[in-house]
Amino acid sequence: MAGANGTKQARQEQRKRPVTAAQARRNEEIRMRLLRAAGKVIGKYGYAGCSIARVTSLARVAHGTFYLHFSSQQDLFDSVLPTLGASMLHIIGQAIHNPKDIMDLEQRAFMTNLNYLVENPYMFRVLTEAELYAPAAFEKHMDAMIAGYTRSLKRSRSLQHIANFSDEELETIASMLIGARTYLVMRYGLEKQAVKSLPAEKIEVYLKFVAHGLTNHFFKT
Amino acid sequence: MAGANGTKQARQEQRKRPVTAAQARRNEEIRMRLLRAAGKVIGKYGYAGCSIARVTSLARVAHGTFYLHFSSQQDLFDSVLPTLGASMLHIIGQAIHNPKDIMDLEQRAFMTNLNYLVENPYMFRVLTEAELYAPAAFEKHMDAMIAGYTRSLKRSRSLQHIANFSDEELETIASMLIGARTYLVMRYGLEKQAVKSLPAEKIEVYLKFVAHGLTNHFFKT
Amino acid sequence: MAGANGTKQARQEQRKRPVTAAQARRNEEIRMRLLRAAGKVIGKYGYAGCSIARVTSLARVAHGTFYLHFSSQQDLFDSVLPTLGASMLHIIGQAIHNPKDIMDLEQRAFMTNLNYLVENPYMFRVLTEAELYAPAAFEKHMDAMIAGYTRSLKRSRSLQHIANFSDEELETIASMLIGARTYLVMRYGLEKQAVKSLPAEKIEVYLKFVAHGLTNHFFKT
Amino acid sequence: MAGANGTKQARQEQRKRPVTAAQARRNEEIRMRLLRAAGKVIGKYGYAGCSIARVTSLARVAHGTFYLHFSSQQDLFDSVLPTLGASMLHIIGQAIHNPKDIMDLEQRAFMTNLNYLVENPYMFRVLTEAELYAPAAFEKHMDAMIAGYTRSLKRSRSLQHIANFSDEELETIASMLIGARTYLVMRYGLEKQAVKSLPAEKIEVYLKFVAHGLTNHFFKT
DNA sequence: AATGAATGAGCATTCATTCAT
DNA sequence: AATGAATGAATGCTCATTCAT
Repeated sequence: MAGANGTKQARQEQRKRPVTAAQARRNEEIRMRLLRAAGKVIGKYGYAGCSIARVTSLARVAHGTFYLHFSSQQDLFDSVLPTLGASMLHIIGQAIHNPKDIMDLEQRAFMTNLNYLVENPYMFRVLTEAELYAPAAFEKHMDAMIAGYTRSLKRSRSLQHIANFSDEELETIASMLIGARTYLVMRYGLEKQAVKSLPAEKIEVYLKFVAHGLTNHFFKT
Repeated sequence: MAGANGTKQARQEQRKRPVTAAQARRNEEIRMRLLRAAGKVIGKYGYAGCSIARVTSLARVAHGTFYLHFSSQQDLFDSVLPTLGASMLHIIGQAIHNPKDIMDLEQRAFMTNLNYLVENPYMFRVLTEAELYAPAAFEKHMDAMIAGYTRSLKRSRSLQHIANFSDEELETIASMLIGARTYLVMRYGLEKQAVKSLPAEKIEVYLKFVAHGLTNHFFKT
Repeated sequence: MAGANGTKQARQEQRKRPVTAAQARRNEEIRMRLLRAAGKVIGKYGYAGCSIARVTSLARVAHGTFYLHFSSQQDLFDSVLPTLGASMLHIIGQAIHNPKDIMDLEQRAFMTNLNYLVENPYMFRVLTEAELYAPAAFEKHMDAMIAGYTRSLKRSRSLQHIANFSDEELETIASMLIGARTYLVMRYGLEKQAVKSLPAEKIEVYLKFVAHGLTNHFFKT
Repeated sequence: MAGANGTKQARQEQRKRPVTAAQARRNEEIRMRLLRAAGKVIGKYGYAGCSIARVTSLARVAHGTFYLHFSSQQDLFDSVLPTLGASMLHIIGQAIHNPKDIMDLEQRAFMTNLNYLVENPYMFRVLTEAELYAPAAFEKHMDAMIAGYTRSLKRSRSLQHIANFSDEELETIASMLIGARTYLVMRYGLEKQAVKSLPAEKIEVYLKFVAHGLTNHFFKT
């Protein structure tokens, strides 16, 4: 750190109250421009290559302007995933209303998620690297994602679509399934760090496995 | 300094073979000290924070010594996972000889893997971040891991322990299961970036799910 | 740091135009301060000893500031001679207008050149080492110098002041004379790498030789 | 400097007296191998790129062995030119015995020098850069060269081949002519830092100019 | 004597952050 | 509020020199 004076806090406080509504709107717009630019830069160069200079250049604002909207690079990193991730969760949430049964739910959730990642190719990297560069945001995002997933599973359970698992067990399963899907994408769906969709047969295997597991005793009936 | 013409390589080119066995041993020892130090540093600060200065300082050698054993930082990054990962794979491979059945295999593999990560707490981060900082090594490691896993699954299939999946499907499932386990560890087994083991009930849920999947039709029989 | 992907250029790319004239002036001033400092450092330590740290320290700017004005050390090296050399050529060009005859021209050109080198004692080294450290700039400078010299010689030839040499021969002679003068300075005019002027009798010998050459057949008339 | 103990001198002394004649011969041979290797390296990379590693590698001795034969890199630099330059001077000296007249002398000296540089392509760079990297050796070499040249000129003068110049004037002229020739080579005879000979017409112009100078009064007779 | 491993000071370059305008 | 110039700590890498074997 360069200057040792404690004026940083003071400055941040100052800008909390824009004087007019127009100013507030402009503030919000620039902040979003910076966040979206950061998303793109992370998608291309990773968090490690997400320098302030690159972000401000892409967002078409001056280098110094950045610090009027974020207190530090870390502050930006901590803000990117919540902002960009919320819309992803929202879209997935919409897509899984009123499923026919559990497998219909699984398929729609997976496909929607996948499509979103294909259409927002930086998102996968923003998400996976966040574990490292914005751990708090990552955990929060995972919490939200798992919570939503768990809710869906509970609903399916109440409709008798799935076997008896306790609430806590369902949460555990949600984590596993998110991990399984992430690794499928990572292994079969990436091209140059960007998601390129996934071969249909991988999705079928996923669904088949999720439905029945590995063991074959049910074949014996 | 710049020098009028390229000055690189002169030293690397001529790296001579050590004359005595003692020297060769010492060479190897320092190389391993550097690799282990790098593992620890990555575990604590990530690849991005794995500066040569940190590694050499931890390994108790001079900064310049590093370049007698690695040609560059990337060379180190590319070497860490193969070196440290090979022993992990070896240990897991040993642990899964002659399983009673598929669930026995799964449990032993998972537990052994988990124990290894607990005992080498930096390994998890070395592995997950490698995707980004040492992609070739990561892919090779994943290939090896998935190949081994797939072999085990095939053996189980031939013993009638698991449902009929094609060879390629088994590979896909191996990827999924590794992902599922990784995310379980990430969510329930980490403390301050280091693996701290995993509650027993998580493992049970994992096994239960792997055995039967989600749907409950088999309960109806 | 290494970063997963190339991180260069981000800053250089976006170097914006200064907004006010005052800023532009300050920019230019610092650039010149750096160039002049570089000239002095090269004069004292040679290009090989012309580290960015030395230059910025002498120019009283921060180390990092250097890269706001030059893209690299080589960029600086390539800029020093053109900047400092242009003024030298300009001054010599001025000094040789309307000479009485060829020997008057020679004398004035030599003396002016010499005085410039005395007053800018680092210039000699900047020039001679450029052949090695900034070859393109050196060649361009030599081209300009030889071209100007050749022009003067042609003018003298058209005024019947000198013997019949072809255009190409005059260019060759220009090269020779620049070499002869450089070596005179190097041998009789240097003190601690800086030009300290030249004893008058050396200049007389130079002129006498240039006028008549070595052979004495003209004494026989 | 690293260690502050004053043992360097002691060590150097020690090796001054090899015990047997065979040892002395071997010492001398390795020293020459190092010097010749240094010449080649300088020819290719310049003094600045002449690292100890490169020299010892080319000379096929261990890195540390270097310091048994030279006290430092500077010591090597100071030794290269005297060693390699002496043979050049010797050969030129041989070539100019009993010239017909001054122009015959000039031509033979120039051609011999040129041929030597073509056949030992590293020599030119060793020589020109020495001014910078081994100033004492450079000055000594120039002294020797100029002295020899001056002696020749005096002999020509005594044979009435050249105009009346004083001894000191002849030395000055020797300097000039060496400079003129060097610049001719530099401009018209280099390819990739190595001397490739010189077009014949350049040599003719040189000789014509050396004979008569620039002015044309002798045409008027 | 000969070897080559070890040392650490030095270098060019990058970039988060601050600050004058 | 907005700008972009300025700062300086940190990084990867090189290499002359020393030293244990």
